[in-house]
Amino acid sequence: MPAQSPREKIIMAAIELFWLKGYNSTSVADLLSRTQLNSGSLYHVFPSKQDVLVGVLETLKDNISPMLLEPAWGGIEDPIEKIFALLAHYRVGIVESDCSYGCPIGSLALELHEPDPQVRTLLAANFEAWTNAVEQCLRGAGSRLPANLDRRALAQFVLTTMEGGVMQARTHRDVGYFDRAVDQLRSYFAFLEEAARVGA
Amino acid sequence: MPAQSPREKIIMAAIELFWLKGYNSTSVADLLSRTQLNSGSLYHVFPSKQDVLVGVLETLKDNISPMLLEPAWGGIEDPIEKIFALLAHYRVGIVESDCSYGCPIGSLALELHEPDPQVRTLLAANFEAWTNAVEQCLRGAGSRLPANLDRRALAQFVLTTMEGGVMQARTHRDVGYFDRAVDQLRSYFAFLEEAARVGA
DNA sequence: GTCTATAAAAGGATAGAC
DNA sequence: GTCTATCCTTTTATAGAC
Repeated sequence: MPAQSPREKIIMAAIELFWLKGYNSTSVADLLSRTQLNSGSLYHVFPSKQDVLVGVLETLKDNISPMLLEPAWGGIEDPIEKIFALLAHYRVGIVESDCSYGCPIGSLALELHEPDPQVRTLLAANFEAWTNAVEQCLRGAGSRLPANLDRRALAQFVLTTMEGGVMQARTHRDVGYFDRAVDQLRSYFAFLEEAARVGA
Repeated sequence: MPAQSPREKIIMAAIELFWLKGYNSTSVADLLSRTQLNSGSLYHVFPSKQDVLVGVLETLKDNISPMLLEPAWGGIEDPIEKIFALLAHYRVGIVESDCSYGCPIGSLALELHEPDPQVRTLLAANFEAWTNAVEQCLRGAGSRLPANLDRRALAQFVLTTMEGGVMQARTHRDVGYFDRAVDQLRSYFAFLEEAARVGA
């Protein structure tokens, strides 16, 4: 295993700290103390703190499969169950953090009110990558869902459910709010599958 | 009309600035310049910046009817249409801000990662007040919805949809993401209403 | 209750030696 | 590429006169 470069160390530390504390509440000093680097090393690689954020968002976007999808989907083949397994994966994160932490992208998206275009675009690209993965599952479900269903819109709605459910679970410090959101989505899927059966 | 007290001026300015810029990005100096007050006046009323936040959250919670529900519901009687009118009200805010600003409570809920218990409780109470209003609409819909439907869980799901849709619309700077989320919720409601008809 | 001035600390970023 | 020291700005909050 090769030694981690300063760049990798900083990105990994920033992914965790931005997730735990948010962007504004994570100081450069926090990143330095976590990585045991000096400010010269950080600023040699990243001209500004915002460049660290850009690196984080690029890393998350480019590694959504190994960092999120593969761990969530281990062994699961059914395309619709993969969607709910992804949601269950977020549930584990909620519970393990005592309902304190949610989706790293969603938190950043609402924390940064007037992000630079580059940052905003990367946030959107992360949502896009997530939605694309779910959309592929929905397409994989074939005739189990109505033929005229807008599968891209439904994929976005899965993300909507996840983000809205995480937000309420965090705020109430009660994973039940996330569970009930997922339950409602399950119920909607059941209607859609029933409609596909009857319509076929 | 009586002159606005310093306290009222600060709360109103803070509601707007926290919505526009967020809590951390709004400085006490911002509040002073917006209200034309001096720091002595602010700190005489609010011992700390966080106390301003508490005042804001209490004001929003205690005035949800005049500040949100009544403007959204003007003239609408149908309980289910009231729910979608509430969502349409948020849509106006999204469009008028060029997809920059969303729900003030949701933004604060995700910006503040480790809020004081008092603040977190007030955020949750705001969600609760919102959900209660929607739940009353769902109860008002009576037999148009299935008798065994968990109306509280569905009310929470309406909030889930709103918050998740707002987040994506803001991030993509495209209200279409909000619209498609609402469309999916409409579709779910259509299934529920159909199930109530058939089951009756 | 309100005014001005300022303290005290934190945070992002840079300089220049090595 | 990395080290230490430090500059500069912003920000929360306070002091003490009026």
